[in-house]
Amino acid sequence: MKNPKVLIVDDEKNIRDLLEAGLKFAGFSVYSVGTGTEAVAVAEKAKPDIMVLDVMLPDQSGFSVTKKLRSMEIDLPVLFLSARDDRGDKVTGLTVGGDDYMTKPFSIDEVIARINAILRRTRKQEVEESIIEVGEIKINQDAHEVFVNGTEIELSPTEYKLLRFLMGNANRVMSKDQILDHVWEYDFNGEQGIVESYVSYLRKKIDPLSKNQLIQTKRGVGYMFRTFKNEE
Amino acid sequence: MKNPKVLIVDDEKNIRDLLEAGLKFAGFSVYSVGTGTEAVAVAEKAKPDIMVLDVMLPDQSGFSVTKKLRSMEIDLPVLFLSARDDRGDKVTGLTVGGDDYMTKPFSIDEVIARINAILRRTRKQEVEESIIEVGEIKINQDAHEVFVNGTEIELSPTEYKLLRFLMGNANRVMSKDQILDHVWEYDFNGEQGIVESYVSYLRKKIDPLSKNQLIQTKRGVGYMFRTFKNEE
DNA sequence: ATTTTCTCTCAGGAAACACTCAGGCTATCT
DNA sequence: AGATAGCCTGAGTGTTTCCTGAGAGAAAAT
Repeated sequence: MKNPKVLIVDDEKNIRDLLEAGLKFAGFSVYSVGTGTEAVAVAEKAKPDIMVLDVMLPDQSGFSVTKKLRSMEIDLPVLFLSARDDRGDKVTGLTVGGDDYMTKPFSIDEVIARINAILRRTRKQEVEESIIEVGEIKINQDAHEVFVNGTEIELSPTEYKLLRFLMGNANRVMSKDQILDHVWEYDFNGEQGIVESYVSYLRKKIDPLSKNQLIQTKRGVGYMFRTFKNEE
Repeated sequence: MKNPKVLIVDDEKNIRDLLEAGLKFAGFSVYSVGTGTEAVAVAEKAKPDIMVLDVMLPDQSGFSVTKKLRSMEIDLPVLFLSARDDRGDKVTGLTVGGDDYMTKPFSIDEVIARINAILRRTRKQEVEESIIEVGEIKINQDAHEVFVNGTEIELSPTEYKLLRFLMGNANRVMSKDQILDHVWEYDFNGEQGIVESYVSYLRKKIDPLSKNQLIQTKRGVGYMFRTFKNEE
């Protein structure tokens, strides 16, 4: 599958735009609608590979959207989105297939990671490997495990997401703003200093096990995960 | 048998959709209808390997459906579904041969397990092994027995289902939402805390007999049944 | 009918985590 | 060299997450 097609369904335009930009940049073909009715129509016509679906829509619930699609023999996996509060009641039973579920606010890269995980499970096509290996570091995304030269290290969720982002953009400098936008939840309005803190945490766990300074500072620009020659 | 064909017969669309999604993901080819008349028609045409049949249908009882099929020389095993109240009398009389029955509400994974058990009994083809062995733990699904390094442990039904689910997804982190959706009944309306409780129960029974911490917590993500190298 | 098991909720405590801040350090420029 | 801006990191705070024991109510077993 070269460019998986994603259908985004959310009534908040901000979120739609956010997802659309992020997913397009990640190489997906994106369709974006604001109501359940439109979602059904587009799903039928465009045959997306996956749908990102807000469970609370103005015209109908996300659950009824999936029901309609299934009755039309349109079978596509779903990543459900919901506000943090309204879990529980309506939401149960949603992730029975290959589906997944996450709460707002989220971080873009986490959405991308989940989409890839779902596509990996439901299609046999090579979408993206569960294992990311860049230089001395190997990440198993299914198990959420990180190895530096074969030794496992324990990372907190935020440390994990930051490392995954930097590795996914290896040998390319990422500004702190870019990092904030991708790794932190979209409603985060703290300072850039937190990136410095987390880079520091990461280095403290990684550096003792690595031969090189893997996360490099580009003063005034940002950070870069670097690979070195004569490796592997 | 590569993809066993399942015919779902239930008038409640929610339940049909739920089953359809779960069974498709589990690798079955699914046909789904809402009435007994349709059931007979599809069973004749599609030749399913097994039928999941609600005993209370709008047009005719599940009993008359099976009778008709039998008179047509169509012989397929049945997993009956019934509401909690009308158990006993009617239903037990129905289960002949390799049939089985279970009450609503059920958990998806339990339905899948029962279907596999029936297919195992009625066909000689390899459907899915009765014995699941992952690392230090072995489950005999037919006998409902669980062994940790050869020593049997006694688990309650819920503990058993939880362990089976985690082992079936070994080395993959499962979120509490996913666990709730698969292990608990579909109408369960409680909180995630119950997963924590049951993981605690399981550990208390497993850990004393195992060398490793088999059920691992991935804080902020979920739980994972882990296998270790240099095993088996 | 009584006992036992099981399911689920709740709440306290412990640990991990997210984030902020400030003082000190380092690279860069003049 | 000195000044400046940018970066690093330890300390501290408030929050979240997880674990587990206790107990109520329901179901099952005796």
